[in-house]
Amino acid sequence: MRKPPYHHGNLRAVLLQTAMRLIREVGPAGFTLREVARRANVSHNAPYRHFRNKDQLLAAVATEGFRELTAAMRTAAESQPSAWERLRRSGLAYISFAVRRPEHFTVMFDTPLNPRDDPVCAKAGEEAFGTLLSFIAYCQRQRELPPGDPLPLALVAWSLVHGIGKLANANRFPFHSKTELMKFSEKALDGALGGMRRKPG
Amino acid sequence: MRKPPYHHGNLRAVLLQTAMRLIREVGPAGFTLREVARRANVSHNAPYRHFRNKDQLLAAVATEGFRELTAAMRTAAESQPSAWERLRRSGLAYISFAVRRPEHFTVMFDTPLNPRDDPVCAKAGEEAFGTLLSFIAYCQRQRELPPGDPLPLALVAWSLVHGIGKLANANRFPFHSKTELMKFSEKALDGALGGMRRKPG
DNA sequence: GGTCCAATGTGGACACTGCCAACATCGATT
DNA sequence: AATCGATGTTGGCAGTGTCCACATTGGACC
Repeated sequence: MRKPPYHHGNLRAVLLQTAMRLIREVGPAGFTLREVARRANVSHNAPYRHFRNKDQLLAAVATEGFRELTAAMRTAAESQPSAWERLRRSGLAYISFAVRRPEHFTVMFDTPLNPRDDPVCAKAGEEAFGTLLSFIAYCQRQRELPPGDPLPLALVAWSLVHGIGKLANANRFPFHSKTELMKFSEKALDGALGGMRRKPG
Repeated sequence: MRKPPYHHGNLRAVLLQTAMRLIREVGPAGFTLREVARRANVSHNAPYRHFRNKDQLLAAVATEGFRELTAAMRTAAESQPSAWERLRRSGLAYISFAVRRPEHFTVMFDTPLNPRDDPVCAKAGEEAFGTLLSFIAYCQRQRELPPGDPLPLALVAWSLVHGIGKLANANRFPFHSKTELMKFSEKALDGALGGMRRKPG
């Protein structure tokens, strides 16, 4: 029975893990730096050796979230036949992520991002949007969306799925199951984005 | 020079006003019950005679916000000739409100609503959505949108404007002025909702 | 192999918060 | 005029984020 070493070894990673679990359990409101430290069996000040402050730890959590979101969108889209189907699936994956990890999603988007504070997080966020943008551009190359600058189209698509995710999490929708929500989301994407297919941009 | 009376008179209203101003200044994160009391020249415990706790005060702030939002949408729509134009204007008013009062908007939507906790707030929120719904239904009566249940259409429109508002507030858009944002929003509404015009629902 | 040092841990302190309890004041009802 | 409930006040408690001084250590350097 040896006593635990004074130095942890990979505390930073453990803190991040613990923080993500805690956010999931208690939400951003109940989230506490000291509780993270407690669960990591470490003094209340240890986290400060790895994160400048509470916000920086949350930014790291958000960064991880953006990476997972990007991965989820890519996975959902891959092996889909048509460009259009890839776009649809990635949009649905976005919504699915939002409602499956509501607290994480909140941390990622409900802090006005100052890229100066955490460029890594900003980069991860831009990459998530970038994958959506790439699917839009792919649709254009396949003539499934009108040609031109893909950016505005991507912003519209993003706004739509983001709005659905946020409103669903805020309990603003009349749906009683995730299945219902996803069915609605499909129709929403088809209706809104589909309406812009093959028309002059 | 008379000393201030022991009993304030209309402290509840003053607290609400003060809270709204404070939210505007410091945002939901820095918002503090004690600071509200301080600014109202009242002891740190006085607010508890009028609001059960901090969340209830915030709920009251949110309620007021929903009323303002509803009014803004109605005002923007009125005296517009076509049903379609009314829908457009009310949607733009929603976005405009979101970016003009970002903190207030956050308080309104970024707390998972439990209608049990504050039915008045829930009602005010539903009414805001109800006005959007009514404009959709009006479009349908004027044959500017396909007939059928207006609810899904309204939810799509809501998601879109909500998403735009949220992403704009989170600094996620590449626009450099509110004008640019509103121009984009117009195109977004026309493209997404316009695409669903006059097609089988 | 011994010495230093920067990285990483600890405990203590401070100001601040939300909320609770006990007490003070006062206007309306009797 | 007495009273009583509504509405104020002061004081206290536990918990928080962050700063400071101090402890421990593994590895670089001679």
